[in-house]
Amino acid sequence: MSYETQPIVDRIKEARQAKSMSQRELSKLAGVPQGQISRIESNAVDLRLSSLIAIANALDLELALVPRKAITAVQSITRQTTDHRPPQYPAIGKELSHMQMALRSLRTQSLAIAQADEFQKALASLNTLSIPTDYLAQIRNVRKAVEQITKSQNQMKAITDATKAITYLRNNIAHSTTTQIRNVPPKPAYSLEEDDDA
Amino acid sequence: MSYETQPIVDRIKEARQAKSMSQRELSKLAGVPQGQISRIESNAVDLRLSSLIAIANALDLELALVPRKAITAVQSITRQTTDHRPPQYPAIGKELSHMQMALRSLRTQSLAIAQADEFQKALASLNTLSIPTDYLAQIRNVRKAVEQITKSQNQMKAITDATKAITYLRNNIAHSTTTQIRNVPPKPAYSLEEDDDA
DNA sequence: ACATCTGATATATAATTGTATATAAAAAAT
DNA sequence: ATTTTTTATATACAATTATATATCAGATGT
Repeated sequence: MSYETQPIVDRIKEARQAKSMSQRELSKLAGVPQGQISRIESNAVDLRLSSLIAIANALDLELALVPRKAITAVQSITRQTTDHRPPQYPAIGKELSHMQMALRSLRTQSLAIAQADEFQKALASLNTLSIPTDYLAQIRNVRKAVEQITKSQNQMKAITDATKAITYLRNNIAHSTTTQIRNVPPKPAYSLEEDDDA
Repeated sequence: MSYETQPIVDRIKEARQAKSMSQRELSKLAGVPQGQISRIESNAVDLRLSSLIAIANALDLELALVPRKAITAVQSITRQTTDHRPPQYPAIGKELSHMQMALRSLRTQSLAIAQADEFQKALASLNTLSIPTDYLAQIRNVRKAVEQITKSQNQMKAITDATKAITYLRNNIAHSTTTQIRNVPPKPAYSLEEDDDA
């Protein structure tokens, strides 16, 4: 739509994808219909301020008016507090995404908030590494375990167990990659899909 | 209108008033009708993103999406780069406002950009002081001179002269107020009008 | 008293939004 | 493998709402 709105709209879309949320999931959190989010992200509409604020807040973002003089400083801070994930093999990336989704749906049900926070930290730590495909099977197992937590009798224990598994994995990977140089995920030179972030 | 939009809308209004712009003046700069600005500032509409961006930019503000973790830091920077004017006697405040208005309208006509910048700096420096009413007459004279610049033959000289006058005034005032303690402008305990900033 | 500038408002038009549904892609199951 | 089910995004249409144009009433200053 309007040329000036593009950067804001793009940042919304990137933020949602960085959290590996679906439009529908964001829709529920923000109270904005999924169809509307679709139109917004494709920049087909000039959305209203209330919608923008609702969506931004659902993504843990705040809308701010920054003096022109201060924008470089603000951008710098924003970059620092935004986590940049390293590239991952697609299969690995999916497993990580699914774990984050499972964690979020857990948060809406379970009361084990502190444990969920711990798990989130462990997962974030794992997310800083480029993970070799060797670990795919192990990660998949952890993911399945995480997705079962909901149905578990003792959710608290199930979460802490998962956290331990993740932490263990992370340490293994970190160690192996520092010892021997691993090849980095493929990173195709071009992609037929729209690319996530430059 | 919507309760969440209020803070943003308020900041827009404050920014406009801080620059002592009229809604019409902002309207021309932003390309948004004055009537619309009126409705926006009274929070009677849920404005569209393109309007918000246009208005913000006209006020030298940038719309930014800030991670929740970073908002305190951003607010801190924003406060630092936003100039807090000291209270002024109403008559003095009006003179200062009129000079800023004159300067802006000058910018749209004259090519003396560097000189205008100099003048703006001098004016900003004067604006940091709480000015005693003793100087009203002098300030008024300068203001009238500034308002005549448009019609002047040699605009460059007229501007630099005005800058000198302002700087001179500023130094006088700064000296007199440090030497002998002056009483600060009235600051009524309550006001029947809406108040500018807390 | 008059001219000018301020912010507010009525109306027509154009656009977003909500509801519901469609299409496409991915996962699961047989 | 192929069919079925689920999930993810896109779109059609009606209702609601913002926006532009024009005009208004009030304040301010000359």
